[in-house]
Amino acid sequence: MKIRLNSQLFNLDFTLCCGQTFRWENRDGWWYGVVKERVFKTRQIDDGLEFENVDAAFVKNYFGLDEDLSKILVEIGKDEHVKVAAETFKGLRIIRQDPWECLISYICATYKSIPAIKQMIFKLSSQFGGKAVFEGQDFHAFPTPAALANASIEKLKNCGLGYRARYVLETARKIDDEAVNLEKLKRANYEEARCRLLELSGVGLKVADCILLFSLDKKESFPVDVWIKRAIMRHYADHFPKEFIEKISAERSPTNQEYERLNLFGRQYFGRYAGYAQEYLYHYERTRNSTSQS
DNA sequence: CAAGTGCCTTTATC
DNA sequence: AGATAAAGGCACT
Repeated sequence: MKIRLNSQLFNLDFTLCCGQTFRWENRDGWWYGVVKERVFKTRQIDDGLEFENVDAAFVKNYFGLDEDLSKILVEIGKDEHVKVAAETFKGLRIIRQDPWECLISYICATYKSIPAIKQMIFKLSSQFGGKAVFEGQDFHAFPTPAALANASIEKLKNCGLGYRARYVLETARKIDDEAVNLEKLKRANYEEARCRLLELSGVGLKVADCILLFSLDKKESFPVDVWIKRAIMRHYADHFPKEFIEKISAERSPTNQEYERLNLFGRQYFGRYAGYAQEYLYHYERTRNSTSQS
């Protein structure tokens, strides 16, 4: 199957390589992914987006193709710097990930590099996820809440989680017990959903903001990681007192109070699509000097 | 090539 | 309350 779209307004490679999602694999020019229980493949050639084993409605929803990107770019285009970043990665969109997979992925992602995160998630899936065969090849679904809730700390640690194993186990149990319903959080507002996520083990402000942005449809969310902190110090320092910038540049990661200040700046300055600005700035800052890292 | 540094931070403990 | 330390291990330099 194939849908036509404006390649200026969607770029599959940027979307899958920018670090928002960890489980897509490129083989022979096709991207293979597993979403919930389903394996599908997709590729983009100019204005055509091809896909197999999934329907067009799903693809449009998953890649956020229903959102008016040109309108978003106008809204977040507050200055030359973000405009250049958005222009550089034209067509990068924020995916609507499965909230459960997103939650566990970002708990695992704390204080890890992207290749390491991919490895953890891959190992978790092959150990605890259901097998799915597609085109004669083995894929694995992301483990269900029950599968991780019943896993042992040791086996989780074997997947490279380290001290995160306990957080994953505790959070998986809460989700499995339905103490928190992730789907319901899609309908809650940003503040409310954020509070609920923060009750989960291993979820701090940054992780919560990532889950809100990438899986709960809160495009106003503005996760602040080391790269965004650097981008703000480099390009938006004049929006803060000098002492504040000096203070955060000395530290390795911001305190909750400092985080909230940076986060609030992002949301107020860029507006309701601050999350899009965040992704462009993040990816631009990360690729600024380096040639490697997928 | 080896060793050091950094990583899409959170939690526990002072 | 607010700062500080501890917590894998992989990948890049």
